Amino acid sequence: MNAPFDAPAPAEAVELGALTGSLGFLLRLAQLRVYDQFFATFAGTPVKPGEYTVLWVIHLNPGVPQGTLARVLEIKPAHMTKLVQRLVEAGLVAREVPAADRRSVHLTLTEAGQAHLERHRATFLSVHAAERVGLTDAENAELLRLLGKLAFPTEAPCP
Amino acid sequence: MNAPFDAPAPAEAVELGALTGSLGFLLRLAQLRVYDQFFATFAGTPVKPGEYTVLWVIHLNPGVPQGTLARVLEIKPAHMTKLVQRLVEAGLVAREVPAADRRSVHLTLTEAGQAHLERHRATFLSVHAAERVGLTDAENAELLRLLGKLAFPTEAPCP
DNA sequence: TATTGTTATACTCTATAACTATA
DNA sequence: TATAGTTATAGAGTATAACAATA
Repeated sequence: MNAPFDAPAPAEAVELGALTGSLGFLLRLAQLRVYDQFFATFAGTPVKPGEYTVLWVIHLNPGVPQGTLARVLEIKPAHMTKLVQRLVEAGLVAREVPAADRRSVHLTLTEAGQAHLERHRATFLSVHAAERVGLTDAENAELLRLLGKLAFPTEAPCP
Repeated sequence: MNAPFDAPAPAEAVELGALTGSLGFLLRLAQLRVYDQFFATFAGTPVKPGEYTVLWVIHLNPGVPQGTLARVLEIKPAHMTKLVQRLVEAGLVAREVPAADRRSVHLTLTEAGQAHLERHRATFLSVHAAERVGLTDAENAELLRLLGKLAFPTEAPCP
């Protein structure tokens, strides 16, 4: 429609058309913004979202098999191997091969891992509040509910 | 591989705690699911979300400067350079250096680019319908509205 | 044979800095 | 000096395939 040839860009008014109604496009932009919030909040610390999430879930499920962790968090096994290796090298996670099934690896937090989790827990939870800037409590709750329906399609605990 | 969504083994009950209320976590899972939908829909075609989005916006804004495109779509300039190079090599996009500012690059679709966009337009729009499986029309509209508030934050800070 | 995890390779996206050529 | 774009490098995340050890 409006094709500026030689005219200087007015104010970067770019037509996006149906893109503004694209769930994938909006999810990407929203996630970029939320990630910016996360990294800004944890600036100066070694905390990264994927790693901290893994520590969080291991804490809540001590001894969880690595493969189960990968499936639940939808992290590919090959990636999970390297992620866990980093956490083990950092002294935060301990691996244990159970006698019952020596193929598997069960994960627990070390004391340093527990301390790391506790040290950043309040900040981690505060990010959830910062992320939703501009949304009312009701809007935030509804957004989480709708995203939950997309993220966990088989679970339907809302009668 | 064949099923649109893989049913998680019901025996793997893993406690996620506050993670289920984490906007970043839910955004990531929702985006993974939407991307799976996209790639399943475009299986067998060369269409990729980032590239098709760029073609889409160039079509709506012929002659758009590459840097403007990068800022609007929140794609880093270094990445945009390589993305556009691929599209130029594929014969879908033409670059033009305007005499008015020979530093900049203005982008337009070639005829092949137009044809490519048209050929996949219906499928691209159909993904938007498929993405929201499980949501009612009202829920989908509300989700898009709330994500839009996150994705396009108004410049009105609330002190 | 199937499963669990590992290694290896490759590709996308991101982050950063240094560089050019313009302005 | 500042801007637009490029090149280069590094890293994270993802997708595959092949593999070893175990079941």
